[in-house]
Amino acid sequence: MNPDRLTPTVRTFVTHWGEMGTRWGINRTVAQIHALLYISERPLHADDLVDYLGVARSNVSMSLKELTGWGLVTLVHLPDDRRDHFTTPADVWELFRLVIAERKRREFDPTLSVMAALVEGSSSESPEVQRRLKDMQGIMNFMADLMDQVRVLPPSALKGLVGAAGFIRSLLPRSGKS
Amino acid sequence: MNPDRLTPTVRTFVTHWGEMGTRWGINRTVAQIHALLYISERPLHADDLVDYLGVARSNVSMSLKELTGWGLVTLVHLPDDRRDHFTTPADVWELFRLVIAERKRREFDPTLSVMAALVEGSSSESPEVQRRLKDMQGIMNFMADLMDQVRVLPPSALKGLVGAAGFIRSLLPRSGKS
DNA sequence: TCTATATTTCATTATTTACTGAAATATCAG
DNA sequence: CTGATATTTCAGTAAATAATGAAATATAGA
Repeated sequence: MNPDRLTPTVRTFVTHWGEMGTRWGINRTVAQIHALLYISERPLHADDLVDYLGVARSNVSMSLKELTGWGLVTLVHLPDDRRDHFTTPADVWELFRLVIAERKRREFDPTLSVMAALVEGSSSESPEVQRRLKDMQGIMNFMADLMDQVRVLPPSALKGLVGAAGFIRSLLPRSGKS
Repeated sequence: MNPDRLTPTVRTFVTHWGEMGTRWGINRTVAQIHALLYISERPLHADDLVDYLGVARSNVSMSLKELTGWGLVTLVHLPDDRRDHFTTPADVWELFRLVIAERKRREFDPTLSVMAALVEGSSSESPEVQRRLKDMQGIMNFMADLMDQVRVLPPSALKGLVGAAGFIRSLLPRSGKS
């Protein structure tokens, strides 16, 4: 990363985001580019990113493609500039929604079909093994449903969740003192 | 993997779990071992796992250590057998709780302190950049709170969430028609 | 204690994933 | 159409991660 063109705060933010990304199975450069686009007040073009991050132009190109595939980054054009510029929503809840929707699609949907097929074809397994497969299927369905609900809620609704300490309890069907 | 000693159903389950693990940044062998322990009705020892999965003994040793570190796997001893045996909870909600708690500790807690420091030291940034940093901090705090709430709820309470379609909406402070 | 069995550690090797640089392709202005 | 600029593709290379195997350590019973 070219340290001269970023303030220490932004540099730390971008670097840390890259580290977090790798822990979540997201490529460091991809995560750093997203962090930069998020913190930048104007759209950036590929060479900006090359300059800030010190990675190859081709790497930036592929990473932007990846982010676009996630629906997180959009290509925009600025007046009097041929180059492609890129932005990401400045609303963190919109980003949250997009990430959840895409992870659901990529990571849970495939598992859902595998688990359904396994449960379907497990009649010759012991009752206990059948139960465990069904339980695992159940929790996967639960997660997928949850993610779908996040996906369709407008960001404004999601924002309402913040600060509602202990709100999970309030969701339980019957969570009174009884 | 030694295919002869596992039923097709179990083999598919374990294989798929390994694939999913890699997408989540979890080592394939680690994920497969956990899947096997989950589906097995009795504790297994390291050589069982070597045999089922066809990986090196040392790999199994390290993977079990990793799983133990997550609190997902416990060492047990069986009568008249010197070897260490290993189990994992058969309750998927307990597993869920453990995974959430550990991911929070490893992935969110560090981010929380970084974000706090960034927001703290961002006074020379533009108001908009300061807002974005705060928003990002806010969503990270939200996630961390959520995970903490999951951590302290008993599995029985978590189970109550299943099937409550649209339950997220019910959690919103004011989600009526108004 | 000694021996056999069980387990862990860690340097080396293999595999996977990320990145680069050069060439190919695309696009705009004149 | 032509030349200049912008972008993408992809084969090769580098870096990171995972797995092995041999040696070291631990442990239980004789």
